Amino acid sequence: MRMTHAFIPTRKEAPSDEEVMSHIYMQRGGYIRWIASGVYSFLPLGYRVIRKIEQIIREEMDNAGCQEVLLPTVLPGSLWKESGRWDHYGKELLRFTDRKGTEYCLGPTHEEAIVSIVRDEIKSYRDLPLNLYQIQGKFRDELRPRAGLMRGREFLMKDAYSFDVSSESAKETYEAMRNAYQKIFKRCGLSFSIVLADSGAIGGSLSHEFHVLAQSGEDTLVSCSECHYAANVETAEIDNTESTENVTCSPEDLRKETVVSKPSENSLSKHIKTLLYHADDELIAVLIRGDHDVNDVALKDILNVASLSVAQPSVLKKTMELSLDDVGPIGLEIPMVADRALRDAHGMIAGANESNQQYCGISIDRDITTIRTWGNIRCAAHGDRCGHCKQGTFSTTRGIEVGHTFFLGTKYSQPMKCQFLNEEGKSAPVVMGCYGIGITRIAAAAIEQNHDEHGICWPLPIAPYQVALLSLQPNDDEVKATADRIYQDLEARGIEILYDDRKERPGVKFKDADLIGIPIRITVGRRTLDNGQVEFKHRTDKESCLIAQSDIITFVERSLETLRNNS
RNA sequence: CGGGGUGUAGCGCAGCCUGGUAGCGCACCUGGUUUGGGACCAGGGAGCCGGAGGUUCAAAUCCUCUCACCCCGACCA
Repeated sequence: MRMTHAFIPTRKEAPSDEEVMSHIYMQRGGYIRWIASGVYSFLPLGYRVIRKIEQIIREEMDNAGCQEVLLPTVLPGSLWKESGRWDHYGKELLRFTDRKGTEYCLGPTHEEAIVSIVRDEIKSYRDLPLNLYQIQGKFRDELRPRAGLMRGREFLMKDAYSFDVSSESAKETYEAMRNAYQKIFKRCGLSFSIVLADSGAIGGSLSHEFHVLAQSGEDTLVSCSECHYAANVETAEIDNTESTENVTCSPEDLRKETVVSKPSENSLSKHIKTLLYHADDELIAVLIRGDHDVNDVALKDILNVASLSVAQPSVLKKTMELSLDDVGPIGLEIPMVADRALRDAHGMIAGANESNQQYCGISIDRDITTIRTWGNIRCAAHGDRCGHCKQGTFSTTRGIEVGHTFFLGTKYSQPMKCQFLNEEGKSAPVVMGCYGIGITRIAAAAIEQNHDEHGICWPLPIAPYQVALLSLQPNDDEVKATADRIYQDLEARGIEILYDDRKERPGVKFKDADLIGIPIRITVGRRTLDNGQVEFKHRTDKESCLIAQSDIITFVERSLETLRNNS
């Protein structure tokens, strides 16, 4: 593609309030344009990246025995009422009515839609297994879309749904899909990690997340130093059966003090955080060590409640005339749940339920006698003992969730009556799995993982073009002729090439090439052409090297080969 | 939904406090000089100052209401 014919509107500047690098570079590089909150258009460059990712996914899905379908974006409310999710999915489900008053929604996921088709067509165990996938736009009306494509409201997703006769064969399917997913992310050139996960709103009993590793990721993952156990902090099992750290310090007298300063990072572990939650309309207090975070999933399980939400500060002020900072467990007359890490702790500090006062020297057993429940209700953290092997310790990394697999069992097939006749002629619900990949999020995550201060550094397999060719003096006949010839020769070999033949100054072309981030750059300029040479540079190299112009085609082909083999 | 912030030319921003001709940089058009890391000179086009109401002789600027977006948190996967 010649830049003079291409629609690649690059920008020098990015809005000052946007901070995520993938978002900034995709906008500046002419990949995407914002159109509404959490909704983006893909320009030619961006759409090329999307299609590269889609192609890899299609090949691996087809290899794994899946067949591609395309379901509608607009789904009838009746279908969602049947599964029960019309009432339970929440406000992320964008609902509307047509002119006749019939209810519809924009599909945030497609279990209902696929089941409604499959249940009518599957009659016998001979029709199974079946595995269908689609690549389609999804809409989730997020409260706060953010970070560009990382958490948009509309996004492209590959979703697959598998149907098996038994749990055993469904597990095999699940494993095959997990394998296919590994191949996909590997082929995209991404550094990723697979972790055990919570199955959340989709449901089911077994679930894995696939994370692109990047510091800017929203999720925290732990991995064990000894046993290869890896999980999202929300799911990770912590071994604190024989926690001794709290017993080592000796009891002190309980005393009340005026708060002089906010606790420092280091002293957080001596504080007791008291958090107030609404649990099925009952107000409860959750006690947790200052350096720990509450794991809502675990808390919900232990309390055995349907709904759980943090109490708003405004509610607190009205009912108890306290600010959040002053709340503490001593003298608090509501039910309390405490995290195991606080067991037997001495010398702790907590709010005194009075403005600017705190208790020091708290011994949990002696001073707080009203705890209703103890449990593991915190997220795993760096340094925790692994609950899986009970030997190693956890270290944490940040990740961006780009894929999620769920073993669903009969969660949808049962209520939606998706059944088949087995070999004994008896009716049985199919056993399902579902598998998602955020395609647009992969594009963003790839940039989060691969960029520098000048722009994007695409992994070869998903780069919009493989080679950028810069003609520095397009008005110079020899330069132009040489660049034109290289362009034609590379295109003839099926190499995707973006040819900057614009009448711009060299600096502009270098800056744009770095920003756009194509893996290989060839520069044709007067300066080196006198020696019959052109320049070659990988996007991630610091310096370019000189290649005889007669050798450049084979040199590029060999370099592409090397890049392919390394990924 | 709580906290903070922003809406002024295609993009990035100043002006608002203290009301009185709507400005700067980039981009764009014309002409000229340049030509290896976002050139320079001269000229030019481009704006219901987010919207509605109010105060005033006069509002981008002050007041009220409203809409939208961004960031942090909560929520969500």
